[in-house]
Amino acid sequence: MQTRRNFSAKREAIYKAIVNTNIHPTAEWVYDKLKPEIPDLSLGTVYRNITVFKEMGIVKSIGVYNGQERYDWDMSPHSHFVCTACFKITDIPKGRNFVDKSMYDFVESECNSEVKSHSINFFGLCSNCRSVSNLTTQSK
Amino acid sequence: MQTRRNFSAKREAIYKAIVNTNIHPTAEWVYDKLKPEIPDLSLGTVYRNITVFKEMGIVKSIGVYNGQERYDWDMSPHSHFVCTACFKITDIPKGRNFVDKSMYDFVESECNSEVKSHSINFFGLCSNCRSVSNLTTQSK
DNA sequence: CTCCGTGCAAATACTTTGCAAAGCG
DNA sequence: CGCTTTGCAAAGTATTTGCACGGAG
Repeated sequence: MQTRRNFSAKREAIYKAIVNTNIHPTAEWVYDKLKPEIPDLSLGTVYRNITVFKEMGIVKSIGVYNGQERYDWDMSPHSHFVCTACFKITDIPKGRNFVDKSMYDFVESECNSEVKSHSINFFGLCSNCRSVSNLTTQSK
Repeated sequence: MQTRRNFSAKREAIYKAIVNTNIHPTAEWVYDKLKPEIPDLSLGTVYRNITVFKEMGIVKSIGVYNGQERYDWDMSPHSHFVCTACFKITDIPKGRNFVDKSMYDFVESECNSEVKSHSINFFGLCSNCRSVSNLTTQSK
């Protein structure tokens, strides 16, 4: 079976741009990345296609940081580290599973709700920003 | 020692509005809540004071949902349940601690970073929205 | 007199949307 | 054709900011 072409050229380019990075990009980053090679791309199209990807379940939002929504192509459950200075977002290697089904059950019974997913984020300074803040500290 | 008055009347009213609810309000909610009793309150003042509270460390942001930032007066570590339909946010009673110091150490070594905090969120349908979706399902 | 807090309106920043045209099967 | 995708610009929404005024010490 050959590769079926589901996507328009632009839709495909936008999806590939997202999949080929691990920076958890913003819409604007995708636009800036593709604009040189696709001069007639518009930012609205990027937003519209990301919405399509979310509806298809192949891209998800991992939250809004510093005023911009960040997206992730990796739909498997994993945690993120968010630098509160430069807003770089890093995947945390999967290790132990903190949150298992029993926790979903607990939340469901406590909140009388239906839990579908969860997120775990760690916040702090990335290696780069930590260096900068060290320099600042030292120069005092 | 008598109660020292640090806050202006409006600042105090804004802080009290936040502290006296568990809905994790938006700035707009605080504004709408106080406007009837403080007719000359402006939304900018609410935003400016919330910024002050965050800097003081007595209020924190728990993220942006449905386009609006949500705030929490409870600075102790706890998780939240977020309804993805109505965006009601519920505190999850503290139970086991999933994330302990060893996890911070793990993230710090893996990401070469300095971890200062973390957040755990659960997403799904609250009891109310679940009822609505059940009705919808049944009526089909 | 000075500083802090504030209303008001303008400015910003991000995202969404209406519409007509272009693309594609 | 008929449905989808798109550029463009305008609109929408949330938040921040400049400025001048006003109140407290």
